[in-house]
Amino acid sequence: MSSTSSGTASADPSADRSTRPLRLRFAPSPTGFFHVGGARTALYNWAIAQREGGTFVLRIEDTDEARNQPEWTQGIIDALAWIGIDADDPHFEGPYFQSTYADQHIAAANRLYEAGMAYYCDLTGEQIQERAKASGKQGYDNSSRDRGLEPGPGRVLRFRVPEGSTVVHDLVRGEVEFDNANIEDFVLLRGNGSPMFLLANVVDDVTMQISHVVRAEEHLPNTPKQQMLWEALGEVPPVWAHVPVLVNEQRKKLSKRRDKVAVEQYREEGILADAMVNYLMTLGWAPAGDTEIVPWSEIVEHFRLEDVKHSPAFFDLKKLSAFNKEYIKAMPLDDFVAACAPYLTSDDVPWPREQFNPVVFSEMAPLVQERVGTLAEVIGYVDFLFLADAPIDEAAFAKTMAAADAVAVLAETIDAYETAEWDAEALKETCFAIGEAHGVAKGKAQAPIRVAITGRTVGPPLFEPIVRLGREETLRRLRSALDRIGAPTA
RNA sequence: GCCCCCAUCGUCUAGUGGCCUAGGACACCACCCUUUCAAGGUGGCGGCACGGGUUCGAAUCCCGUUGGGGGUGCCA
Repeated sequence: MSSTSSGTASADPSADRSTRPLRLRFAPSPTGFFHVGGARTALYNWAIAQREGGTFVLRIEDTDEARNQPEWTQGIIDALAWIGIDADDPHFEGPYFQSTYADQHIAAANRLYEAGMAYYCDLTGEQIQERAKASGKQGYDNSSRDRGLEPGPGRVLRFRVPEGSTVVHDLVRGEVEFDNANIEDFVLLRGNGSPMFLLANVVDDVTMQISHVVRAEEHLPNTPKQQMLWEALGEVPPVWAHVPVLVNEQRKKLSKRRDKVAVEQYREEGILADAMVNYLMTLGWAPAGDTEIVPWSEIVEHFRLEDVKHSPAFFDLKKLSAFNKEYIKAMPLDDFVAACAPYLTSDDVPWPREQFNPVVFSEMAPLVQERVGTLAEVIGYVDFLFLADAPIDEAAFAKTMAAADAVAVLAETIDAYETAEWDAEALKETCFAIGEAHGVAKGKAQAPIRVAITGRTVGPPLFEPIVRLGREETLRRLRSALDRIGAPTA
């Protein structure tokens, strides 16, 4: 029962566990939106469950009543579904809610108390601090251990940490040894009788017959405590695997307050689920070969916890965007058009909703698809087609029109377009010919036209959209630009 | 403070003692292509934290130093 390093129970847990069904779990607490770090942990669990024919158990750890918000639970389920962890998949089990198992947690705590492995303590936080200050040592000093306190209001139940040391066998980190002397007698039951995370988590894992606990590295210091609990409960501990945390540019753990960590937010911006999944999997692990962009099926086939890196990984928006761009370009055109639809018909689109023309967008889609990094960026590439006027970027406009011969090219193009054949190739050649007459290169020649029509200096190829806009509207915008040049800037 | 983890280009990584004058990707720079922007092509910049060992041989093994991170709650 003791957790000494020579104990048989902790010598090789995987040996025993391997004979049991593979059951993994993902146990988020519903205290906010879904965190990208959580998404990666879930994906790691999911990949293993899928390949090995195991079960992925979703357990919502909602025991912190003060912070628990029911609506976050659905958010977790939706976010999981988005990254491919589908509640209807045969490998999926749950969700279970930890709060519904409180009786079991308390019963387990009572068993520990009756067996003498836990005891009651009436020290308040202030008292603990005072004692710590006096002794010069931090934390609770186990001083209630042998006071033989009975259960009572305000009294917490503490686990009696045994002598010796605890060796955690971790799939990614190897053996990690903790001296039990450094582990204080931690709280199992609060003063109000409710169970704490450490206990609830273990009791649920035991009940749900979890064989592998794959979670973030921040839980590693909890692991010896939990392993002692497993053993105290007469159970063989699971296989542990602590994966490195995700960090920001300051190398700090990604936090909800400082960093952009909400999976939902990336989804709203038009990051594709496949891109997010693929990118997340490359943080701490890499597919074999020189390619990082690989389908989920390949990841499932090759992912191994033993290959996961030991050091934290920076969550790099630029690289995520690069992955997303690749995934967008690889989409069949129809899928791309369909994926863009929600963005183009949302409430926060810049044009009047009735002005949106899906046919026009479909025509422009191939030109846009190879340029955008996210789906939300599509709006900025086609807005000029659905707006009453070109969305003029004043700085870009002024700079472009100030260029030598820009105004002349614009004026002459207007004349030419009044009678030109209305076809992209003809329009293009007309514009370039005028430019050439002024000794202006193609890039310079199209610039004033582009800024007059689209309002910007960058965008999709110019002449195809002009054809679509029609002669009348094109001429109107071109003339309006000419007028604007004379007008004083606001 | 104490406990634990970690350490290859700016970033994500490949590398498990000789194939490494360290490979790929993102980012960045240059050139080519090009109606802008992208895309594509070519090339470039850039790294084994440091110091000791072990070994015929070390990015790879050991020890130490330094540096980072995590934990240290009647949160999860």
